[in-house]
Amino acid sequence: MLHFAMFQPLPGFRDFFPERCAKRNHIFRLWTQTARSFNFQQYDIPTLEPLELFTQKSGEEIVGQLFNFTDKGGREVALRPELTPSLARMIGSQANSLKRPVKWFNIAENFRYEKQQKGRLRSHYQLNCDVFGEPGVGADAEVIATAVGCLQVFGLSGADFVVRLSDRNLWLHFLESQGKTGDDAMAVLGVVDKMERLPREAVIEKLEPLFGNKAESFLQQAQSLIAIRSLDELKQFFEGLELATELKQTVDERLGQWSSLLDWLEGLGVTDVLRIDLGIVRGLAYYTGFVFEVFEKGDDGQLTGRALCGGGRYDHLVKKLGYPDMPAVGFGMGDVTLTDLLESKGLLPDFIIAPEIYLVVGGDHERKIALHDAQRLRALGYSVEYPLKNQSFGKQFKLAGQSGARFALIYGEEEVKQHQVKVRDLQTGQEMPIMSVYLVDALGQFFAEGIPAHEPEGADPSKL
RNA sequence: GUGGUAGUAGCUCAGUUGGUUAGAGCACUGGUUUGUGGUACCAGGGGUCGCCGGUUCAAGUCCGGUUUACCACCCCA
Repeated sequence: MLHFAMFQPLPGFRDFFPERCAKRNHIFRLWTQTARSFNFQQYDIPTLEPLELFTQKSGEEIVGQLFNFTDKGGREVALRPELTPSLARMIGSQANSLKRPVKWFNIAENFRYEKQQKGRLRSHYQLNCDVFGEPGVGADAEVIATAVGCLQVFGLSGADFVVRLSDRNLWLHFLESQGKTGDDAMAVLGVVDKMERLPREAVIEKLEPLFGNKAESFLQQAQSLIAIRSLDELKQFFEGLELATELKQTVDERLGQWSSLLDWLEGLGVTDVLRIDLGIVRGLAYYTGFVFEVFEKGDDGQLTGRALCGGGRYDHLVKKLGYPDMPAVGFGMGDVTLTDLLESKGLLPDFIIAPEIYLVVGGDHERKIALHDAQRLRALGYSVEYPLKNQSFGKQFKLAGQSGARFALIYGEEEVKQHQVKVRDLQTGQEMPIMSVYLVDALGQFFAEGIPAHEPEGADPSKL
């Protein structure tokens, strides 16, 4: 039985045909360009890692979501589901010698063994930008501005997305004022993270084990905190709480950092896409301070449930993995949801994949000359194409036109005999014979200005 | 992992109450007598109708299972 024709990519994996690959590379190119404009430096990590690297950070539960296996040497290994642990390893291993701040970025494929659905595949590419070694808000601002830049570079604007900025520290301070610390506080944050998606009764149900009969009143307070959209309101909210002196001082300091962060962000010009929104806490346990997520806006201006990007501060992760203390803040942005959004907005053009020059060749003798020129032009960086078998002139012109090339170079018997090449502009139909020795110079000029209506001096064979 | 919907050519789809060798458009290949192109015309290749089983004289069509995709949960980055 022939089953070859039935081969498909594995569930959640994608083939990239040239058109799609061109779009993907366009996204990678603009991400890279933006990250470099902020002077992030590119690094890379292995695709396959020891399983333990991931279980140490996230616990054994994560194994159910990994592509993992035992290799031929008996090692337990896994395809990376994310790059943060590998990155932390790289940073940590040289923590004391890296010049700070360390600003690194990476674009890489990540894998998760999960059932796929819209916007979430088993393999996706992710841009990650991280700043290490700077505990101050300048680093948070840098990361947020980079994330925003990585969306704006595609033509997206505040009409298309919103950065929701939150702060786990402030949440923890608030929870401390409500008598919740440690594991209890983390459990509450876990509920807050899901609050948006759950009906009110379900939220109450989850809060009751923690707050008993005060669950209702806590929820009301939490909701008023989440509804806050300005720093002044935030200050008022905390002034309204009965805080112990020490805690009040901590909160005041934190609000001062908020003020400072917003100043940085204003300077960076990203406040118009920013929204203070304590409804975001990010599920991952390792986040420690400011956190943010970028959400897509629907046509009605309301947020959709689709996050384009998420990030925040994770000051203790490097140390937790056994390396020196190293403050960190970063974000990740996936290609799947971004591609969906850009296509829905018409911001991902079809890329024309074409040669620049197409050779039209007479016979075997002419082909030798033509191929020689093709190699010269390729060495100069031109993309050059020609038929790989004998074809009639008519057919070759057809192919030249279909190829999308700007110019055809015609190597007929007459031209070659006179050491000439006829250059044809495939857009205008304008043609001009050029002496072979001047071909490169002439093409350089033609690509810039087109073929002139009259022959330029020096290109006229009669003057040789 | 749990449900809902769907699967006919590379793509978009048509296919009557089950009834001869399953069609169209686009795409692809060749040609319209080898020096001027994207159009037009002619011809061609390509499908065991997702897969397996069942009902029937007869299944693309009806039934069951399975697989894949999409959507919603669960969970998470």
